[in-house]
Amino acid sequence: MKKENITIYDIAKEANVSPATVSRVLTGNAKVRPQTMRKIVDVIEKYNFRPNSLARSLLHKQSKTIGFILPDINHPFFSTLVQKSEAHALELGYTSFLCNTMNSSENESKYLQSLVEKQVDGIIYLGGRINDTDTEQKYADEMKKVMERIPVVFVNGQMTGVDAHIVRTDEESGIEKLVELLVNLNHKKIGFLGGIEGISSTDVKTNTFVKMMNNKGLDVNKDWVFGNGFSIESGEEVAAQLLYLKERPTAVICVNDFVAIGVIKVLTKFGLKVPDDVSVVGFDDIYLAEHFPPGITTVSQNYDLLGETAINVLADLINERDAERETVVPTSLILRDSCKLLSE
Amino acid sequence: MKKENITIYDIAKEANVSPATVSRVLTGNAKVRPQTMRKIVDVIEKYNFRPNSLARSLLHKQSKTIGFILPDINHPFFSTLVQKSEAHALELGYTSFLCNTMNSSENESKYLQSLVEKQVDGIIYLGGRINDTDTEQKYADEMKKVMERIPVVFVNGQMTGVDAHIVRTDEESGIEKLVELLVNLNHKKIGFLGGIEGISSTDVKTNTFVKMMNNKGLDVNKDWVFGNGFSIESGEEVAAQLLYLKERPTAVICVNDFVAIGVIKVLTKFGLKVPDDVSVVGFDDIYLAEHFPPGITTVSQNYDLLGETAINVLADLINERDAERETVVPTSLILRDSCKLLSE
DNA sequence: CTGTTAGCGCGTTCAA
DNA sequence: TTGAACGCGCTAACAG
Repeated sequence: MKKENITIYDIAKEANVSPATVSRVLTGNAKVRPQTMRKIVDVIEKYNFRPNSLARSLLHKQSKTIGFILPDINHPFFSTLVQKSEAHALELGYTSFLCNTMNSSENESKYLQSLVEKQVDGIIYLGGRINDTDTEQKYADEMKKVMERIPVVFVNGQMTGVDAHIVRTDEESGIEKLVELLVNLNHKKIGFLGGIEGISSTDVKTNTFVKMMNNKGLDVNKDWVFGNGFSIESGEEVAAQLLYLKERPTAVICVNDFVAIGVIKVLTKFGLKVPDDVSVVGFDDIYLAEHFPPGITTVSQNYDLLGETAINVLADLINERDAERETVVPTSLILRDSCKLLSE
Repeated sequence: MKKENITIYDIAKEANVSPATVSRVLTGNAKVRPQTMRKIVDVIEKYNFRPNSLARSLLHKQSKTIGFILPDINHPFFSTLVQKSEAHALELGYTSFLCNTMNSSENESKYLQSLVEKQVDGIIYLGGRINDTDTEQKYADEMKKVMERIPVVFVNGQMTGVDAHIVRTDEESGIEKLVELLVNLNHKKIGFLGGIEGISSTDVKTNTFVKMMNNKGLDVNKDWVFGNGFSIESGEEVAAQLLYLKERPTAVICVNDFVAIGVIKVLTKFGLKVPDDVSVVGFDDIYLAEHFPPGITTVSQNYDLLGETAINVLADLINERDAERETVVPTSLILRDSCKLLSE
């Protein structure tokens, strides 16, 4: 199994110089006579030599790698966010470890430990435990231990009792915009569908929804506020339940676009037209929202800014610069064709 | 910037043993007296010590990391494949670098070099240059240089003049199944839409399509075989062009599900019903295919098997075991509601 | 401008 | 069963 690696010593010998000089041309940190340089460069190219960054990292105590922890790369929200973030990380010289936990706490711990051992310079936490409204003590403890050594940025999440740097979407104002929109379209009977109680984004959105409805002087019908997940399938289920009700809302806000898609699918299937019979809006603006008929009105997550900011904050922490404790990224309303003016 | 890391020396000192003994309990490679062991374990836990895997890797000449090179994690085909592969890699003890090239050759070279320097044990190439039907010489050379040091597995791709291990979907038989299906449904006027000439999967599919049509004694109308990409938008464009034609096909096979979605969107928009007026089938079976109305009949890529096999082959190469030069993963036809019997 | 040397943290000899 | 010492590949510090 032992591969005979080429090292700077091999290069040095062949070029009749010392290893240090080879190192100098590699890093460019010190002056080398052009003639010597050329000789060395030639040998390097001859052997197609590449410096071992493991050795370098060991010395410098920094690996120029970061880790992304997230539940599922196969979800468009995460894949988009990872794509944007990773691209920016690359610009700053960082290579990214992908840690797909598949919602398993076990995997999450395993990965966390692996990232520590692999000496990543920082961790971007996109989802998992940080999405629980209430954090289990043992997870908080584990997190704190990691954070003693490695800078961590939470994106759209938090942990009770853990004082981490946070970059988050302004979900409150996003929901406010949606309620505002529907109210302006004359809707009074509005529901909120999808999500899971105890997951912070659901709780934040639900609370904001209720608050906004009250502000507008509208009643919240408890029968119209429920959910059991974030997937298309869960959207289908809640919509099916909605159909059983005697009185139905004229408009529903969904916790995310996936749920909205599921809702639209089922409503359509049972002969209710969107937006003619029911208005439906989503959240996230995944690329699908544009394409799924009739085109879903939603709130954009501002993936570029969110990802870039997260990486910038992390880089600041890594380099011991000051960084905002919490950065809130604004959202924008994306108008499409899934809701319409209620006229009667 | 220098973090004072805890090392086995610190642990050794505190436990009154030698570093070597600490190392032994860490690896479990040698017997340690239970009493000594306990003392050491206590100290390790007290300081929450984790061994530095960089140092370990340097010594062992293997990093237990692999790299994934792909064009865009935000495409469901890749995100699904990465998700499955990465999960299996984790089971085998490998952590994954994500290298999202965004179709930039520059990034591709940059990443390739970075992976070499980072001493990854292997590389899974999911897309990029390996998708060109004809390989540019300089890319082939670059690839060969990498492969002298690091095992590489190509998934659904190849490089002219590069003798790599390949794991690929049986695209030929997938297309055959689709043609077969449509012919059985009485369709004779069948088109093939989407893709880009020179990209191998497009070429393979187109060729197979033509061959199958000939086998069935059907003419291929050149006006119905074209494409300009793999995205939903490109599907919209080709469908728009289709509408201009005097004579239109009664069924179209799309290079992938995204294109199929775009095609369905535009046809629907212009009043043609799918499948009543036109039958449309896709390829890949991305999760969306099931949900996009009317539900797209397609060919499943067998993501689990594809990902798992790729990782297994790579692991075999890493451990210098024998591995199949080329593994072909079968597909399966997924029947949904986007095509129907042509009756007249 | 260039060479020598030490040490990053670990695991593996070889002795004891 | 345990310890001492070396080396993985590299760069920084110090000489020259």
